[in-house]
Amino acid sequence: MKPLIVWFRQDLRLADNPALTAASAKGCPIVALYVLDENKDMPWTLGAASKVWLRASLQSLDRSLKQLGGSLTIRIGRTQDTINQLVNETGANAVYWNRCYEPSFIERDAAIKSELKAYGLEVQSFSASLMYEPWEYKTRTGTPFKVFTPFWKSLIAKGKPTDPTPAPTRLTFHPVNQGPNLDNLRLLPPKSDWPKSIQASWSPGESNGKNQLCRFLDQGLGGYADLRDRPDLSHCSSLSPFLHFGEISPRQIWQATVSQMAAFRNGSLDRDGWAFLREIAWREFSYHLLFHFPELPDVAWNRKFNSFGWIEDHKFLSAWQKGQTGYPFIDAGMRQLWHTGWMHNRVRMVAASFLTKHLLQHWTKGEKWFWDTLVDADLASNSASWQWVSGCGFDASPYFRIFNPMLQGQKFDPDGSYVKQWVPELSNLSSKYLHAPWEAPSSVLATAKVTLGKTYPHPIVDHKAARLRALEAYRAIKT
DNA sequence: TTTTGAGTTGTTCGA
DNA sequence: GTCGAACAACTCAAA
Repeated sequence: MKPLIVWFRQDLRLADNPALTAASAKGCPIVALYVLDENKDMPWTLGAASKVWLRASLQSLDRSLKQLGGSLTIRIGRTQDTINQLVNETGANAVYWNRCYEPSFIERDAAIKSELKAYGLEVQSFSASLMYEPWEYKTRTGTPFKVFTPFWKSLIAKGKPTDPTPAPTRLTFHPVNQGPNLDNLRLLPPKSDWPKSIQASWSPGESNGKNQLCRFLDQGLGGYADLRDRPDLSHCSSLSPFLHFGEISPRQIWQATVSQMAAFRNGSLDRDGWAFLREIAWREFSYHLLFHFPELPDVAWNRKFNSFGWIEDHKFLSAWQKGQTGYPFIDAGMRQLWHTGWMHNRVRMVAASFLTKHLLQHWTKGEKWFWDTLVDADLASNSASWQWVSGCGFDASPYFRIFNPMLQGQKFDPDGSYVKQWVPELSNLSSKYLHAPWEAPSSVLATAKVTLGKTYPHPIVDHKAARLRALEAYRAIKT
């Protein structure tokens, strides 16, 4: 029997993996392939933090496959060539994969599909990383959605997503030259300790994703509707990187959450559960937007923003990246990002608003930094969210919605424990002044061993002045 | 086709 | 401290 290639991409799991399930049902020997393609002619190649995550995930997937008697075959190179080569090498007569929705991948995969079919191979692609395909959502007039709430209603109206399928228990593997091992992939930057703190913060892989979901449903979901906004607490699902790499699927999350709500039959948990499912739907919405507006990562949806008064100022950008803006809530977030590859969602919004509005830096600069430093970097969510925050995307977000970093800090990190964790040089400062140290009397600063401009920076911009400047810039492109 | 209601996440000011 | 109004006006989606 000729082998079938199962091409893994952003679906690094065995359960609820339609391509793998279909391959298993066919009963022929498989080659489980992952291709690392760092070709520079593809836009948005993996960021540094994503590579750190990916390395551990590939290792985990390989272990799971070994338990089934096989292993993961990894190849490096231009995707098209690599697959062709493997087809020749193994004599495979079929290739299966689960779909990706990044514009450049759609184009590439379509080309691969037609080329392989022209050679007489059987090629099938499946739906694994969304609850419904982006083209399955339509308004009454047949257009794509541009507003979340109607999109959400349409998702709900479709009823329950398909139940996830279990992992295949039986697979046969076609023997194949395994290619490079993980270390040869160079997924970790040489001579840098930076990945270590990220590695210490996470346990990637399918089984860890499942555990994380269980832990969240058990301990985080209760109170989620209100407490998910608190970076000082642990009510986030922390599933975003698992979702991005497909170590868990939205269908699995949906089903588990609904069962949890049903098991407890309690109105307050229902509210929390639906609030969580809405967040899952936001991811789906971002994919819907990216599919229908493929320029989303690069071009402002609202073309008026082409003439917006962005400022070129590397010092601003660099201070923001390093968490040295002098605004503790922002700095805490940016340092959490650097150290863990992840930032709490509320803080992401405030930090992104600060970069684009207080510092008037182009939204794509923040987008690129997040792309490189987030372990959950996802083209759809990242692009859509930066456009949303900076006001040039979808949603009629009023331009005067400018987050006040002190107020946000007081509201969502009331005793300052989040700031203290990530900005330790302020850890002796009383919570009263923690979100605005420059307002503390000098005696208080002295007691806390804080010297502004020395141990911690002065605010890089004055909030009130920066806010007015941003409002002025937004007003200027209104007409 | 036209009309109508609504749109993730906020802040400031003044009473 | 709390509360409501103002911040503007536009586009989307459905009736």
